[in-house]
Amino acid sequence: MTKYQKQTRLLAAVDCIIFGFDGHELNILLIQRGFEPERGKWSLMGGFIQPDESPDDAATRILKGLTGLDGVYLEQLHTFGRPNRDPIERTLSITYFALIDIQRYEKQLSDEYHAEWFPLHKMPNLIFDHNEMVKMAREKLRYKAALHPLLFELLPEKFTLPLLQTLYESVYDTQFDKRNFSRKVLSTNLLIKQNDKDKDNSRKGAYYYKLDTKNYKTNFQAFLSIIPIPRPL
Amino acid sequence: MTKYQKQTRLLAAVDCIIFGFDGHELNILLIQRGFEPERGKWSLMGGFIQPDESPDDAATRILKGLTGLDGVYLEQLHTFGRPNRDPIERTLSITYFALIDIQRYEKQLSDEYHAEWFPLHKMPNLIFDHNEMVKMAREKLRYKAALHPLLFELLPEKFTLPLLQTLYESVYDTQFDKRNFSRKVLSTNLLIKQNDKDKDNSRKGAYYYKLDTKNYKTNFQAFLSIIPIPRPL
DNA sequence: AAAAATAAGTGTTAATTTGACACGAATTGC
DNA sequence: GCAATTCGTGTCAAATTAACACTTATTTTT
Repeated sequence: MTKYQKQTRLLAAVDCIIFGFDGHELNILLIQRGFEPERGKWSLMGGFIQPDESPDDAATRILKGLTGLDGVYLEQLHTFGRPNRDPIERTLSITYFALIDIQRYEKQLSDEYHAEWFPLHKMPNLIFDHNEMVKMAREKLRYKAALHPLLFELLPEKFTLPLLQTLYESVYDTQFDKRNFSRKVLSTNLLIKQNDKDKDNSRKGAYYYKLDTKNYKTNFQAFLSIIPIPRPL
Repeated sequence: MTKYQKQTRLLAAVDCIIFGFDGHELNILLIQRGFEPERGKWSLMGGFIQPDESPDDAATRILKGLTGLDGVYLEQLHTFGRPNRDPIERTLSITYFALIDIQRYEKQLSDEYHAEWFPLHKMPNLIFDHNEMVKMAREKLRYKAALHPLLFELLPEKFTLPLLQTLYESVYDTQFDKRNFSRKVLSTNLLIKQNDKDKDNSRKGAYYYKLDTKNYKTNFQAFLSIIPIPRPL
């Protein structure tokens, strides 16, 4: 029943750009390759797509295998397919980027894979075209986070405004005025103030907030700019 | 030298969602399949990736084959890879969306492929998961065009403001106030007013404008929203 | 030749949003 | 109880946005 006889078949892999926030800056989770080619060099976590899997399934499986986490924010980024991007054999790479709460991931799984978190500006060189993938992922993260309340995926359930601001400042490598920042963030009605404070990071303590998950899902697509609200397709 | 012995290899295709603007509404270019499966049904234009081609190369080739056009706006959209999306054999589809000036495409090439332009709201049902692809492409077009001066790719070199407004109204299925629209569009400094008018579409005639291609490339990435201008990565 | 019809082009105002800016409050360590 | 630290908040001026209506140029009709 194979009718497309003459066409070439290719290997297809998934590679994940995994971001985490350590409370100070944005980090990326990399693994040290345990096999040739490029053994010992740093690379993104990836794997081949299995016969019964969609690309999304494969990305979910790979992410779970490395971090132990389910229900992580995961989004297809781009497919890389230069004929010689893998010197062994032509391989398509469908890349995904993931945002995880760094406190939830399971370190022992990462150890199995020789994985390590790197602050983005101290990241080592990666194999193949993985540097390009990371660059694209960072650009997309900046792009989307400017328009959608995405960065909450990097934070624990309860977080403070100063922490949120530090996260934004890290992603955009910029400083914000905290008065304007909190006004803007709170005006979205996405945050619910808690009664308790985080006293670990300052003498005075900063109030915790939680995401209003209902509003979160509704407002995620909130659109900005030129266009009056369009009717759905 | 094939080291990834145990992995499955897959067919990999490119499918193109091709948009054009006929002066009234947004159109999509579809082809009628000349082979089984699904012979006679409507589908996106696509083709298999060849051994020496990147996915971008394949998309460019396929687009040129159907329309005769080079230098078209073409952007990778998403990769679809459900195991059974093609009933004959598992095939990955890397989709691209293209914006073309409908007046420049070469009709005879389209005729070879039994291609036809359809206004989006009169589009027939498509094979496989192509409906889903079109839906995603429309969403992305709306998304990007709200933030970037993208829709000019659909217009001829010289165009009038009323035509531009009709295009936006068609993409967003909404009406705009023409005073606010022209103020906003002109404030970008992307348009250069010409001295001649289009007299075909009204008694009074509307001035032609051209894109300021220098500013166009510079301002394309112009960012909106929450974030003060970040430093480049 | 005057009048009617059509679509283009333009300006004002009020409301909202933004960015710049500084100080008092709470707590801890000395 | 004093000093040091960081949290939390308010004002004002400037810029941006949305709402709104009339005049101009031209062609067609009478």
